[in-house]
Order: sequence, then structure tokens, then C-alpha cells
Amino acid sequence: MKLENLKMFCLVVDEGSISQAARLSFLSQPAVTRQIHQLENYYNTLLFDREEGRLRVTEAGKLLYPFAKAIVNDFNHSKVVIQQSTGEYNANLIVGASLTIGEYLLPSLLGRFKKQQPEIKVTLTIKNTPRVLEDLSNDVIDLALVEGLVENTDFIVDKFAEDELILVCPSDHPWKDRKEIQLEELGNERMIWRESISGTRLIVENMLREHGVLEKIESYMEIGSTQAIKSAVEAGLGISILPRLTVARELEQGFLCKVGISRIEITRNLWLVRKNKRFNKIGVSKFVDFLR
Amino acid sequence: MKLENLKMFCLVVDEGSISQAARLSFLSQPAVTRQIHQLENYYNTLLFDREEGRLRVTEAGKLLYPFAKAIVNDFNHSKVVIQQSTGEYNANLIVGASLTIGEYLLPSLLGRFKKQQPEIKVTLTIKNTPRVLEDLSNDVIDLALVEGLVENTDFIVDKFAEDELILVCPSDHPWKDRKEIQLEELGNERMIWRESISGTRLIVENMLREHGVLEKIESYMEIGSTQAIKSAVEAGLGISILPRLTVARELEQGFLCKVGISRIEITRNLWLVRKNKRFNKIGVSKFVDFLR
DNA sequence: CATCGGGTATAACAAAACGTTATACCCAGA
DNA sequence: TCTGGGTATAACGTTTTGTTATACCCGATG
Repeated sequence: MKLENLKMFCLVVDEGSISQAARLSFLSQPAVTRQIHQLENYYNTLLFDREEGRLRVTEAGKLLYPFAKAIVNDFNHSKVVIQQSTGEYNANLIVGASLTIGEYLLPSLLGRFKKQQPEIKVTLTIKNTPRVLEDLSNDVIDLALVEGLVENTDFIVDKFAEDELILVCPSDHPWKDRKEIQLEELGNERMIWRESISGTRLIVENMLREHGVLEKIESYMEIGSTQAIKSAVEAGLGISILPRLTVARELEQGFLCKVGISRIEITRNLWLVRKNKRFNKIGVSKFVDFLR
Repeated sequence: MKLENLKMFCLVVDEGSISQAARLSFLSQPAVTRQIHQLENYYNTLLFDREEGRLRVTEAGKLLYPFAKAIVNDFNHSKVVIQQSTGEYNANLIVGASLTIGEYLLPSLLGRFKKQQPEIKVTLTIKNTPRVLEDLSNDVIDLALVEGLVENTDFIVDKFAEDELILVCPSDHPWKDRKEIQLEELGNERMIWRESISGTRLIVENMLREHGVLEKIESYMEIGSTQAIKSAVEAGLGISILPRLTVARELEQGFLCKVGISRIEITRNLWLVRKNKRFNKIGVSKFVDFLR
């Protein structure tokens, strides 16, 4: 037995007419007739007397009415209550991001998203990529924004942006007016690196190794923070290869200079990663849409 | 949404297992899985966490449970209440019968039926056939037992027995030792008739007219009661043609004699008539079954 | 460590249910 | 008598619901 039958029964009783009930529910009259018949068959009794083409509720119908009403009301109420509870659940969104993305790209992005969806409470947690993906696995975060490849096949992975790794030097460096240099020239410079487990550093090293110049480059300094690297480069301590995202402002304001490397371009994708769930928070789908 | 889904949800919560719920409801496990999925889709939220192959009710599930329980309970209650009300309705049975059937056949029949279905309160009303059928039309009686043809096509008509019209004479009548007489011999006898509107009389007259002897028979007396006719015949006032039913006892005890008429046999069907309703009182179907 | 038994999810398919249109019928009112 | 509003029924296509077969995961057991 369907709840729709009981709902329809109430409507027919209230309206006193099957046709009218059909119109109000945007159904054909035979459909409603059948729904009532099903109820009558189920209870094995007439619910309406059909006399002179008109309906009159029978005794059994009068008995059924309050039950039907109560059931339909409870059911509607249950919808509201659950919607509310999932509404609270849906009202927040926890984003996890890797360091680069989280520190340089996401703040403005989240600002714009928040302006578009002010009712969603957004939280941002920044960790390195493996930790972020671990959080995603454990449902600590709702979605992850990372660079670098994601291997877990249980995740849904979409590219949402690109970033470029670029060579930057101090504004008073001899290369400052050159459009581009040859890769081999790097050997003469003091290179400042991120710590060795950094995804960014891995990519750069791979690239240099492929071109056979990695060994020739002096590892002058290792610094665990992008911001510190930028300051070091600005201070003339060396050069570095950094995501364009992180140095956009410094380039613009002339504190740092970008120098191209001939025939080399290191772009990498930025990935939006989420769990393959049957039900997502509304914020997740909203944010995914927003990123397109 | 079906009430079965809510019922099933309660069961799964109670049992803590989809497979167990499936077994208890004699359904396949995929069927139950899908029912739960439908609920989850309807409420657009998970109701169970599937972890390590085990189910754990979610927050939303916990919220839904009391509603589901209440709805299922109300629904069950509604069934009981309506069954009770129709039960009272079903507890009685009003039978209408024509005079002959009602006075001679039905008393013992109803006695046996009552023994078989003691909980059904049976009422018998006896009128002539047209009146009985009128009562059936107006729902004054639940079923009718009549002889003679029923024309109304809205009725369901089933033959439930046969009756024979037989010639009876006093026990001291000259014919008393004869197996049968010739039709023509009737002309010499004093025939006692029922009143002219009697169905029985019509049948007999038709038969006699077909054989061309009706005009030759003296209409000696008209009496409006079968019982009175029997007494008149016993008293030697004449002979009569009566339903075997009505004279069975007198024949047995020798107060009257049956005399066959050569080549003539007047059997007629006794009809069980009922309205073509979608829902019948239980007593009606029980009585119909009983008569087979 | 492989295997087994219990659990859930999914695909594919047959059977049942549901809504549709077309149609019949009945009754009241013009 | 015809029309308009009502209900019931038949026929038909689509959707839903159950089934079996199958995959997969996990914990227990040999």
C-alpha cells in the first residue's frame, strides 16, 4: 500500500469527488479511481457509496479518515524533520587544501564562493597533499584541492585549474632583463629548494634529471616555507623555481623577476578531489559547480 | 512511497541487518536493499552507514525511526478498526425467500447452515417472489431464494436445487394405488388451485394448456395457502398439483398420495439470487458455498 | 594464508503496478 | 433530447518491484 493512496483518499473525502481530487493532483480521473479501489480492496470494504453518480463516504470510510490523516501528517512531518537535520549537516563545508593552493589560491576563491553562497559555512584546513587526502578518506574534510597526482581510485578527481612552475630571481639579478635562459645556465646559480618531501620539488627535480642537469646544480639552501624562500630570493641569496601562484604579487610589484627557461614549461594540474558518495553535502555540489 | 518501505526500515533497524530483515519478510536480500535505498533517495540522505559490511543507523535514520514506527502502527490499527466495523456488518445475514422455499425448504437448510456457521446471525423474510427481488434490489435482504425465472440482469442467478410439481390426491382416492394416470383423466376430477397470481399455478396452467387439457378441467376451488390446500385435499375435497417440497411429509405419513401423470414431469429450478456487488458480506459467500 | 560463511551492492530480467487515453454509462439540468 | 459533469472499465506503454546471479568485503576458522 502506498502513502499516496491514503493521501488521495483524504483528498477525495475532502473534495467529495474523485474527478476534483484528480484535477488537484494533476492526475487522470481513472488513476484516482483506481487508487481508491486499491484501498477498498485492501480493506475489503467499500469506502464510498456510489449513488446517482455521487460519492458518499461509508461508515468504514469515516473510520479510515482520521487514520489516513494522521499517517499522512506524520509522514510529512518526518520529511520536514529529516530535511532539517540534513539541512544543518548541509549548511557547512570543510575544504582541505595543500599548502600552495590553500595559502595562495583558495583564500580569494573561497571569498567569492562565500559571496555567492553566503548561507554555507566554509572551513579551510591546510596540510600537505597526503595528509589532505587522508582527511578526505576519513571524512574529516568534504573535498580536497591538491596539486599532484591522486592515486586512490575511490576518489572522484577533476582538474579545476592549472599552475606553472617558474624560475624567479631577485630584481637586481643579472638575468632580470633576459626573456629566457638555457637550462644549462642554472648550474652556475645558487638554487634554493623546498624541503625534499615537497611535491613541487619532486616535479622540478624530475624535470631537471630528465634533462641531465640536476647533478650540476648546487643545492645551496633548503627552506621549509614558500614565503621564506621568496624572502630569501628577494634578499639576493639565490634563485628558485616556484609555483606562479605563490609569486604572482611579487612579480607584479617588481620584488622578484620571472625568467623563462628555453624549451621548458612545467605546468601541472590542480585537482579537485572528492569521495564517491551516494549523498553529498549540498555545499560540495555547489562548490564543484562554482569551480567550473 | 510505500508503507512497506517504512515497515521494512523499522525491521532493518530492529534486526540490524538487511539480510535478516529479508528472511523475516520472506523476500530476497536485494529487494530489501532496494527498499532501503528508495527511502534513502526519498529523504535524500543515508539512513545507514555501511561500514565493514555492517549497518549502523545514521542520525537521520534515528530521527526517522519513531515516525516510521508511528505510521506503521497507525496503519495496522486502521486495519483492525475497519475490520472490526465490517466484521459487525458481516456478522449477520438476511435471507429473503419465496413462500414455498421459505416455509418448507429453508427452515431445515438454515438450521444446518447455522450449525456450520454459528457466529453468523441469520434472519429469514418470506414474501412472494417479486417482493423478495424488490427487497434484494433495495438491499433489504442480502440474498434471495426463489423459484421461477429472474429477469433482472444486474443479479447473479445460480440454480441451487430443483423442485417437482406433483399431483396429490387423498389417501382414500380411487387413484391411490395407481402408479400413474393419463393427463386426460384429470378432466373428471375436482382440481384445487392456488390463487391465480401464484407462480406455481402459472407453470401448471401453461403445461396443461400446451397439452390442450386446461379447458377440460373443472376449477373446483381456489385457495390462497398451500397449507389450506393440503388440508382440503386430505379432507377429500379434491386433488391438486403442488410442489413436492410442500407435501413431502404428508406423502411419507400417508395422509396424501402422489400420482404420476404419464409422460409429464414438471420440474423447475430453485434459484439463488444475489446482487453483483464488489464487496459482499461474508455470510453471503459462506451461504453460497454452503449451498453447493 | 587460504578458505569459508555471513554480510551488502549491483546487473539483468520477468512480473506486477501505475498512469495514460478512449470509451461507456448514469444522472441532472437546459 | 442533448449536453455536461460524474464514475467505471478496457487497453496499452512505462515504471516499479521482485527475482536470480554475481561481485566484493570482512572476520573467523582450519
